[in-house]
Amino acid sequence: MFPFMAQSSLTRELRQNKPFLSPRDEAFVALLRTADMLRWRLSEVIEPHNISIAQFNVLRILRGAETTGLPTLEISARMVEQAPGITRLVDRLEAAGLVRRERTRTDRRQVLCHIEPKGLKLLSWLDASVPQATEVLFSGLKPGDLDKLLESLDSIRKACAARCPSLRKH
Amino acid sequence: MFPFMAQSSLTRELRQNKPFLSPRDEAFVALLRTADMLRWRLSEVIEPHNISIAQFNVLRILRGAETTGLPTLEISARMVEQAPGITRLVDRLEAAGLVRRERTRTDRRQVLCHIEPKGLKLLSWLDASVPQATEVLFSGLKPGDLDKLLESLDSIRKACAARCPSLRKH
DNA sequence: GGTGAATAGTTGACATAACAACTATTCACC
DNA sequence: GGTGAATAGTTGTTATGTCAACTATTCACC
Repeated sequence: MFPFMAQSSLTRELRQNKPFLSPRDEAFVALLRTADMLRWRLSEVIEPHNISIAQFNVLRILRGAETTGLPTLEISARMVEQAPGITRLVDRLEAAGLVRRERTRTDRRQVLCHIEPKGLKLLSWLDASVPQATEVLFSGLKPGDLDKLLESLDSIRKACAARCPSLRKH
Repeated sequence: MFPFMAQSSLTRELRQNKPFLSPRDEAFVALLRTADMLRWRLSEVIEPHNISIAQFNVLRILRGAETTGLPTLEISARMVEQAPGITRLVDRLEAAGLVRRERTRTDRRQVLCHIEPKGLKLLSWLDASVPQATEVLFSGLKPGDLDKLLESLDSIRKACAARCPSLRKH
């Protein structure tokens, strides 16, 4: 459309010789790539502690329900990123002594998962270092930019959910 | 800070009982989650054709260099999302007849990868359906919103690259 | 209160990802 | 022109993810 337009920084980053078909196409790719970089940065901080990002997410979810515990599939529903293999993910956390499981008395199909003291201790280590590593990445954005970003992402997720009946059972 | 503030839609989505620590923290999570949903939507369109998102990305990259071909690690550097196992990823594409490989004469360490007619044909199927499925997800954003979004994501990636020496060899 | 459908989670088989060690080739430079 | 470091990619091993089939329990309702 504007072949004389300056090459976008994303085009340069991915060494593309052709511009994107549309701003929407570019936004799609930019989002995937930015998230991938954030994930990379996050894993640099947490993987030295021998847990994956997904496991970190499970621990945080369980800490949020420390007193009551949560059934396995409820954890799954609360994950930031989908993790279909939730059983084995929790298996590994249990094997590492970070989590404990027990069948409920009221509904004997359910398995309540609880975070263990060892898990809480690990999280307390990460409570300081994770925000320090991640929040600084947003320091180029003014408060208004952040609001606008959150709003745009919200709108995208809404459109996505409307079109992906299979996305969550919720 | 504002405990009386309306619960954010992300907090609701993830069924969190506590608000985010900061808008930056929320933006971090929102980005990961939005990208995950986009990936989900994309895979609904391309996986029925028996290729993964990463393989789709490789095919697109190779189409962009159809006449010359590309060395394996150059593909790796151009991927939207990191894929350390590039060799075996291309192995599978080759086994499926979508890609061809040959050692270069000038530098016999390199392996040039070329897209095959079968790969081009597959992409031409997806050329219509992928944008149709993905671009509509951005229809809630006005042109100005898109520009702002791209700009914010750019700033985040820049900060990320500056702090992740290990991210790319580039 | 008995039967079929739905829910909660596990398991097995298989595919893919991740990490480290390895080969082959080229480059830098003395 | 020979030697050590760097580059390009592969391979082996081990961990993790994926999909479908399976068990146990509960719910809906006649």
